[in-house]
Amino acid sequence: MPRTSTKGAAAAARVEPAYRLEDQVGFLLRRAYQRASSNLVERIGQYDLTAPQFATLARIHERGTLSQNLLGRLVAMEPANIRDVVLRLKKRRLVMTQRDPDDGRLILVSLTPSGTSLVSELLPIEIECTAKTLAGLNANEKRLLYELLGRLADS
Amino acid sequence: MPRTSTKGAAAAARVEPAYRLEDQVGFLLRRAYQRASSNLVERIGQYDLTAPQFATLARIHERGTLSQNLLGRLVAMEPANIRDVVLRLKKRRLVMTQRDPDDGRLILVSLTPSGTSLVSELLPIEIECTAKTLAGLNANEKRLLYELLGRLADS
DNA sequence: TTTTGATTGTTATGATCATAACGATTGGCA
DNA sequence: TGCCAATCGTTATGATCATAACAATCAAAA
Repeated sequence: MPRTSTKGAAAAARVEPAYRLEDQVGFLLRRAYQRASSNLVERIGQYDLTAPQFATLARIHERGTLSQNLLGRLVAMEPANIRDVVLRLKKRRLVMTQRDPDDGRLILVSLTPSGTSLVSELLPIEIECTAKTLAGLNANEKRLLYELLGRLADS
Repeated sequence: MPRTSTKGAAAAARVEPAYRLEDQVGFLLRRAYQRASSNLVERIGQYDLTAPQFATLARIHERGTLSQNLLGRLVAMEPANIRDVVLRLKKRRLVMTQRDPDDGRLILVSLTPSGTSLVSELLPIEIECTAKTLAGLNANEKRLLYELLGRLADS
């Protein structure tokens, strides 16, 4: 039986800090993300869109044409990763790219008409998915969770 | 300028629910997990161990010999995924496997001596990593975060 | 003007993930 | 005993991830 603190017990005993996988925040975050992600795929999976793909589309929809690199930063993906996502979306004609005439390094990414219409259709659905994922929490708990997660992510 | 509620304004205007990627809990969870994971790799990366690999080792350390399938469930991995992780750990002689003599379907997984010693060495380090990830939160906030994440993951 | 450093994107490698289809084994049940 | 559903593990496919090394482009400084 593990003890984390004792008084007057064997003084020389080295107290191992209790380790439980369930207490590691990374493990909890991975499982919670699994849940959120599967909720989303459950609803928009028929469109063959993954959560990162949808996040990418939503960001372009919000910002308009922008460089692939900036897009990656805005959806928290490394350059190598956002490149692959853009390629897949491009193959499906949801997104199109062009070189920036003013800066030969940049690849400008924008939504195609069908990409725009798909995003518009799915935005409300993702809002519902988020609601479903948070269904067990009241308004105050949701607000707290957002604040705490935000602090973790931005730290 | 988006408005979520108006009074006496154009009554027929359909009010688009405001969508912001930052408000989608899946996006927040992904970013928070990125942070937690990179904190861990920062500390135990020299051992060439990833977060899921370490979770797997820790679970075997806690439970002792167990079947690959059960191990997967206990670390939230699909059978196909835990298989790959076990193969990699096996290749590095941190883990060993044997067929269950009583049930020919099962593959029993256990730690090797060097696996055991590595886990023992790294357990306190992961506890430190979790503390670092949560550094910006006070005790009450930590407790709340755990409870809310747990409810999300188990829902 | 030339050089130097920073930024952008690509390539390569390897690990995580989910899903579906499949064979082998087991255990219960007719 | 013989069948049958459930369980376990594997294979295959495709998408996410991080990291490192690299070329091209740009910008600022010498």
